[in-house]
Amino acid sequence: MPHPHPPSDAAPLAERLRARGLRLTTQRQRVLAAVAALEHATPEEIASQLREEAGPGGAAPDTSTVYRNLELLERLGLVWHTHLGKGAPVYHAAEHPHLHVVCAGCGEISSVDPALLDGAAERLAADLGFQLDVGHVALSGTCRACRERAGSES
Amino acid sequence: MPHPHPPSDAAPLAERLRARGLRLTTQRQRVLAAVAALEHATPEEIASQLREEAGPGGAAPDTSTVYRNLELLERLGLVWHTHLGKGAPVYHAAEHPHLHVVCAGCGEISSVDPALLDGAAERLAADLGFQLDVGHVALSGTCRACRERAGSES
DNA sequence: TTAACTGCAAAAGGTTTGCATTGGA
DNA sequence: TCCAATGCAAACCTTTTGCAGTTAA
Repeated sequence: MPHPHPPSDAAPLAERLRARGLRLTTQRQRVLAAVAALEHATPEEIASQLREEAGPGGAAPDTSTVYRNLELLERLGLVWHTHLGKGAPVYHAAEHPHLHVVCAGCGEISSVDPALLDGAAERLAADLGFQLDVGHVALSGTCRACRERAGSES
Repeated sequence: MPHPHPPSDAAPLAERLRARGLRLTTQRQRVLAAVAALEHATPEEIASQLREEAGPGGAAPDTSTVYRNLELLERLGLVWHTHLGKGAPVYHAAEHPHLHVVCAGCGEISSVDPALLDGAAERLAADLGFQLDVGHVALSGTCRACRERAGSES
């Protein structure tokens, strides 16, 4: 993951910020880039990744800035977050939406095709008028490895 | 919600505790009863419900006891928790499993038939060997009211 | 220039832990 | 009796907030 913050990501960010009268800062670009690079990262992981990129002596965005910007980027529609387990939420870039599947046993995260929930989404829309937001959904359960492990114990 | 802690709930609890050499305490019975009565309650809500039940002068379980027992009850398979939004997790009784649908706009929680995800569960099992745990799933999106509200603004 | 943004530090919220005491089996 | 469980208080971790200094536009 060598590329710190590809300029290609800056374009839609700059546009959306300008449209709202907000400012393009290096911190915002870096946070967005880190989210895209890390996939499934918690705010803390994002902050520490930025610290690492900055290196000793370099200035990384403050933790509070990371939080504020994650919230902003989400409002701008550039990132999404999901709650996978008990702990912190994880953020991922909004492009190429995918569905998260988490194993409650080992914590492993898989990404699956959002189309998996098309049927359920239709039914919710028809029955409740509820619009399912697939990007925010996390499915939890037990992966094959953990099931086998549990089976051989007890 | 008049019944503080129906004795009917105590039976499976006592059994499962005894099977593991653990003890049946009044605190455990109360926590379990509160989870069942409140539905979708956070640990904090459960603790404060218990304080209310105890009344002034009465002794309610300490917050740490509530946490410890929620964890235990979950290990015993009597309650489940789900993360609905950013805040605290919510607990519900493990009997009559249901699926949570949360509106990201207003926070309203609906319960829907777990069968909604049968198709998705089958596919996950077939493709990944992943066993979907429907009780832990929370679907987020936007309810009809919030969609209409958003549409009439901006 | 000027208001949005950041960094810092302190506060808040939720959860966990250590330890002496209590109480179920 | 004996050890699991509780209560209490302090610690912890993550997230939020107030404010003065900084910086994009």
